[in-house]
Amino acid sequence: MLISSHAVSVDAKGRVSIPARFRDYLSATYGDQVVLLGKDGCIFAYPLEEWKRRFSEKLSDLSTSTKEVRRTLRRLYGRAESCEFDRQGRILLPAKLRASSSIEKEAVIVGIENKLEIWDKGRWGKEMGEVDDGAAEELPDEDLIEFEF
Amino acid sequence: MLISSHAVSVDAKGRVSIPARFRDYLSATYGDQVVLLGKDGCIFAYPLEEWKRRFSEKLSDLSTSTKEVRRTLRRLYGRAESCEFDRQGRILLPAKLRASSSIEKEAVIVGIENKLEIWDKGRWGKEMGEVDDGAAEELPDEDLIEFEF
DNA sequence: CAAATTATCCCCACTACTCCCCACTAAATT
DNA sequence: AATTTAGTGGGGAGTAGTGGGGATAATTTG
Repeated sequence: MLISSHAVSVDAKGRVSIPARFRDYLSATYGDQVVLLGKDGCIFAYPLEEWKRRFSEKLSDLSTSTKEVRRTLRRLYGRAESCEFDRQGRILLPAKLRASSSIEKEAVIVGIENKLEIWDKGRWGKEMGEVDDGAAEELPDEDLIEFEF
Repeated sequence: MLISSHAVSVDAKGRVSIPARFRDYLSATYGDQVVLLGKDGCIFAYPLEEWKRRFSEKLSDLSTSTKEVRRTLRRLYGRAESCEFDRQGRILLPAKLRASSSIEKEAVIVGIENKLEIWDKGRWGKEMGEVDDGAAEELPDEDLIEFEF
């Protein structure tokens, strides 16, 4: 099970080290492949098997005959990226996702049960902190809804 | 069952000895893994299985299709830390949690049914209603009537 | 199509931290 | 009093996180 948050740095090449505890658990439980998806102003990282469980399997049951379902599928898959750990246990965050989540130098990686979230450090502070300043820093990210994230 | 409180010291590396009675009970009943969570100005320490029972199992029933639920989950998991006893029966308290609970040199470990609470000694004294220094860490005599942490 | 540029990923090196081990002291037990 | 157990402290090996050089692959450009 994944739990807790770690501050990490993002190097000039856009890589982040996945904390060893998370990596060990993911490798042992699922393997080295993960699927990245921009959401909630951060990057979700699902183990490939978890992605399949949550999305592929459920969606394949649905008829693809309606426009609505086809649209949902293409929007979901179109925004996702698949990647692997490198030999140093890092993953390269695609520029698109870094931009959409405002990740530059400092990031926070959060383990939540069976997925990771990768946050810009500043945004993470706001997300965790007092709900005070009402002004939202929301992302272009209406959705797509009603799936188990 | 866990009960009573013990004064312990925090060494330069941020470690605290878990009193033998607590440790023996926890190891035998649950294993050596513990989840730490900053709350109420102290650190809660749940046996991993107890954490799962209280949180993972309940929350996994919830749909995570709403932002609100996802935010609740990440705020809970993001604040937690998982750790184990070392060979000397100690746990390392992460700097973040030490800071948020004001734990520096002297701490008090309290056994409460099936979790521990780790307090800064001064704060513990206040919590017990003995508004200051030295002499005592006395028994709790308040009636506490809150449930389901 | 070739050359130049960029992107990806390997390796190595450095630093800091975690955790093992050992040792000392105090307290409890016999 | 002697023996065991508990709590405390620190040295040091191993590992994790960071950054950068450079080889290869992919893409763009002349």
